[in-house]
Amino acid sequence: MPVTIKQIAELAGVAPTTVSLVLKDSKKIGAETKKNVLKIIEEMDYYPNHSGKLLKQGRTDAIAVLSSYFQNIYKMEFMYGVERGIFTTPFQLRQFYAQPGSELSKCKEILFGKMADVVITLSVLPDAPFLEKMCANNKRIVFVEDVVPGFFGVAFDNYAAAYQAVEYLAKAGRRRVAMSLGMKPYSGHCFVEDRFRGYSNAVRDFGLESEDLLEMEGYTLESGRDLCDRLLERGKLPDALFCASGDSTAAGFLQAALAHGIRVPEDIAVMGFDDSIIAHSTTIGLSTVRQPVLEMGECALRLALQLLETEETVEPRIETFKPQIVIRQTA
Amino acid sequence: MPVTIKQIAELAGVAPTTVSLVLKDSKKIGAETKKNVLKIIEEMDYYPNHSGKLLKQGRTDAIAVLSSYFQNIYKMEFMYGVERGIFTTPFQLRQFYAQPGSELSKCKEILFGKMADVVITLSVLPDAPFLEKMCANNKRIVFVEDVVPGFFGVAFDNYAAAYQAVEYLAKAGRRRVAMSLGMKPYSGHCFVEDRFRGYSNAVRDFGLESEDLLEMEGYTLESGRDLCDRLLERGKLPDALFCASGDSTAAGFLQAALAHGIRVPEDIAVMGFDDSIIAHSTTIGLSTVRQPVLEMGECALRLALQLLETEETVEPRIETFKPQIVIRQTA
DNA sequence: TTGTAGGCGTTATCAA
DNA sequence: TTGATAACGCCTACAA
Repeated sequence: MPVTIKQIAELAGVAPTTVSLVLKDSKKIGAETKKNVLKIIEEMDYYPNHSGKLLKQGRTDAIAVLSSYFQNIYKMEFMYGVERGIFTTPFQLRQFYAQPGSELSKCKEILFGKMADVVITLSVLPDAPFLEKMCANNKRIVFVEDVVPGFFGVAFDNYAAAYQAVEYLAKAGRRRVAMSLGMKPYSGHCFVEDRFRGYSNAVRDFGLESEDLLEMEGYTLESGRDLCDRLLERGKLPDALFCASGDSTAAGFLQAALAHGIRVPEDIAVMGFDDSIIAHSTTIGLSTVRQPVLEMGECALRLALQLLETEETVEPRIETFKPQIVIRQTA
Repeated sequence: MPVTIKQIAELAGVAPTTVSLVLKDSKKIGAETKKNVLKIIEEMDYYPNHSGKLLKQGRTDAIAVLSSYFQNIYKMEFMYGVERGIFTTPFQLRQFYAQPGSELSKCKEILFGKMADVVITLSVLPDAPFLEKMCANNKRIVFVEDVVPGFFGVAFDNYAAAYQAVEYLAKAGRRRVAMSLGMKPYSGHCFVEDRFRGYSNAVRDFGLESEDLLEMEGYTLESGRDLCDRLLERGKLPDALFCASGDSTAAGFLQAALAHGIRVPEDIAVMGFDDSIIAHSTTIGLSTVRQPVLEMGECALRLALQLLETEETVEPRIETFKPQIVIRQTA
């Protein structure tokens, strides 16, 4: 049975109010009383009951991150950004997982059920009734990846990323640029579509051969290896591969290519996507297009805190991050 | 202003108690009433206030993971294990960060302040008063890495891991096995000491040259690259490197070695540690000693849940995971 | 400077 | 099968 503020008060021979004030380091309490109370608190290892406090205050002092996928590299780097920013604040970080399809309901549960004061959502596609509901509740949400005009959001310019990657390959003399996308376009998630559009437009603008070279796979090392097999089966290897599905796919392709005696970048240039820890770990330096995920995490937190501090007075805004081509050895 | 149970009750023309019972899907409520109440709940987007509920129940239905370092690969894989297990339960996952040195106080804050029902600690070194305190409070803690007899814990046999790695290298004909440890031995954390002992004993048992070959560095790719430089400066390269400091160090070394024209494994064999995603991503397959971190996360959660379900009736136990040598291309 | 009283939203107990 | 009431631990007026 944990210690309560009442017990502390009793032991210290004061009223609960006094203890409460001591905890807030209020100036209204005499130095002597304060010292005495603090001693008892220390001795008894008293920590205020969080629920009691929150219930009274109507706030949770927590910020939620909600996604419908488990830990992965992207999320890890994003969370790192959030963590780095939050630990100096009085806020707690809470991660929530929602089954794909139930993100919106989970979001409402968190917000209305007072499990957190704001929710940062990763790749969550809202619908109209949901947005309406949120509008009526101070828009306590920061959309990441799939952003919504009129709400706080953190975005990445996926179109430019894909375009610039292909542009770089084209200017380096590559003519047949294959792409792996990880997911069918028109899934609803803007990042898939934007990368696809960026690729297509660049292919068109730079007069490359293409389209039929498009490959679709997952996001894993394994799918990168498969990609190599599939490319080989076709007979004629493209002279470049843009893994819009991420660095892992690229790393997997590299392994398989090496095993098959394909030379990178001589036979085929390879570009990854994200510049994650994976891109740094390949033995042959992986060229890639950088998405500043950690910074995006920091930014999402910043927006969330701002939203809380200023409540409805501040105009929501979307911060869009720009890609950066990183050239190492594979392209 | 979120909807409360009272408002729902009023709208439905029943008492708050009834609504509460409906939410628990109690059998005491008539089908008609239940349907009616549920309709109102749905319409109003009502979600019970978490704090109110918890305050009343004295439980938090949350499990905490506490560590004094930010996201990294190890923690990511561990958390993945925890997440995979928890999402089918009614429990929430809460991650807490504690400044190095304040882990124990944070732990008490979480437990006594009712921010979670159990704490899973990563590499936290408890002291005697703390353990005493915990004993008086149902030992609601699961120690990971640095375990404590008499408490629940998840451990890894670091001694065997290091010993077996060196043993493998010795049996493969290597005579001068260098090791990078990432941290000075005798830091207090058992994993550092155990790996050091495992290495030393294997070196002795297999009659290898050594000791002066020991290198100490951090845990990053960068430190792996530095390692290569330092080894080269010495003139005479060892014929094997055991990166007890993890796969990242090994991956970094591989990059630098390649750049310097050192052949792996011909000139020098390389063994990593963990078999993390990094070990899978190197272009040349990294031989390593596997630590089943994900499984350890699942296990920690299992123990935590058990501890909660059975309260003080179950005897605490420590689950120790065994290493597994994984041979790819570098050794 | 300190104490008293009421209420935050929920659920458990007990009565109807 | 349902409803009234009290209590969880804390904070905040307000009173002393």
